[in-house]
This record gives sequence, C-alpha cells and structure tokens, in this order.
Amino acid sequence: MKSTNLYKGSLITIILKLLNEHDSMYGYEITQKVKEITKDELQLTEGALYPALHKLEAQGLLDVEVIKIGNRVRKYYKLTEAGTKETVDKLAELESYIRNMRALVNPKFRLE
Amino acid sequence: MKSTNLYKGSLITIILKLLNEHDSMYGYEITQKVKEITKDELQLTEGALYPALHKLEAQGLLDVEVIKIGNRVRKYYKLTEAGTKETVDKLAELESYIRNMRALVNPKFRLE
DNA sequence: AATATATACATAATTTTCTTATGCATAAAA
DNA sequence: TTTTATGCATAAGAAAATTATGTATATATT
Repeated sequence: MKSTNLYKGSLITIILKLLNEHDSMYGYEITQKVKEITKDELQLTEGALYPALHKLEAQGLLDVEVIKIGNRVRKYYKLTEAGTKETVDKLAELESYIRNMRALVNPKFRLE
Repeated sequence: MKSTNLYKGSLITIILKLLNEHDSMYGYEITQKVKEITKDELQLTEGALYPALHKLEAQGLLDVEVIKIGNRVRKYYKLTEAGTKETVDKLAELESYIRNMRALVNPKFRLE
C-alpha cells in the first residue's frame, strides 16, 4: 500500500472483496483494479500484496491456478468456500469500523 | 486497541479528534470516552495509548500539564496550534480513506 | 536497434504500530 | 480485606506494512 496509515490492516478485506466480486484475479490485476477504483489514491505495493495472497492461500481462503501467458506466468486466485464466508465477516468488520470511527470523529453520529 | 486489524493506524486520528473536541483530556479519560462512544466495541490499550501521547507531545502537537488529584497524578493533554492543524489533515485523510474503502467494497459507490 | 516502460512474479531487511505482559501506586467498593 | 477502578509507564514480541532488490518477458518509444 502507498497511502496514509489508515490503510494498514485493510489489505485482506480489499483482496477478499475484489475476488468476491470478480471471481478470479491475478496479483497484478488486483493492483491495477485498486488503482483504478481509487483513482490512484491507493497503490498496493507488491511487498504487501504477494505475501498477503500467499497467506490467504495457506489459510485455505484462496485457491490458486497457474496460467502461462506466452512465456510469462500468471497466478489466478479465487475464493474457496471458507474464503467466501471470511469475506462476509471482513465486510461486516469494515462497516463496524466505519460506524465507530464516524461516531468518534463526528458527534452527530453518536446516536442513542 | 482491542479490536480488528482495521483500527491499526487510526489511534492518532482518534486522539487528535477527541482533544480537538474536548479541549483538554488525560489518558485514562480518553480510554473511557472511546469505550463510551463505541459502546465497548473499541477499547484502547494503555500500551498503545501512552506511547502515542508521548509521541504526539514530542512532535509538538500536544502540550501536557501535570495535575495532582489528591496523591495521584494526572497528565492533561491539549492540542498545540500545530496539533490543531494536524487534526484537520488527519480528519481529511479519514474521510478519504472511508470514501475509497466504500468504493472498493461497494460497486454502487464507484462514481467517477 | 536500443532503451525505457509495463507486465508479473518473489523475497529479505527494516520500520511502524500494535498487543501482551508487567510494574508501580492510590482510591473506592464489596 | 480483597477486589475493582483509577492513573501512569515501559519492555518484549507479533503483525503488517514499506522499501529495496531480484528475475524475467512484452511492448513502446526514440
């Protein structure tokens, strides 16, 4: 990632959600999609992305399929069933996080 | 902090905003205020909070005043002028973060 | 034809930020 | 009187990132 500290801890959520939406993606594709959606405001760094993908795979949340494009290799990742469940949890955590941060920084959102 | 990874990197923003709103607070008071606002969903840990306060003070963003309550000590922190400016920046970063994360996880929010 | 940029993966060293554990001490409640 | 709450602090370790490299092919540019 290349941005403010706030993105620390968000990478897994981002990866899972994009895979949830696009079914199958490879690493470089994920970096480009994030750049596109955030209009260059968030740039995933390879040093963060690849280890994160490996970790998710090791946890059984992603399956990987290696494809040769000409002489080059691509690794396509997709969610496992466990990965899909985890995505739901991570998205709920994000909503909770945003709700709490809004309440903390904006008294208007401190309801009931 | 005691919660999901998402809160990583948010502590400074939280501290600055609460001090911006309350003028002067001490460490323990900040932990209680955060608990109250988030209904126990976010608990600041002392191991994170106190070093963060010391760091902000060292950076010239906070001033400290030591008060004796009976035989006990409290350290009241308040924003310096630089601290007030930094608060504005941090809040803008948070809004940007939330906007980008919303766009990433919710295709509906991907407006030009 | 040569060179720069884009595509595509990977890992190691270091830094940042936090958790967990511990320590000291007083005040209030059970 | 013993637990809980108040109030500060720091050190060891873990987690997650940044930064710096490395390898290699494909495409654009000069």
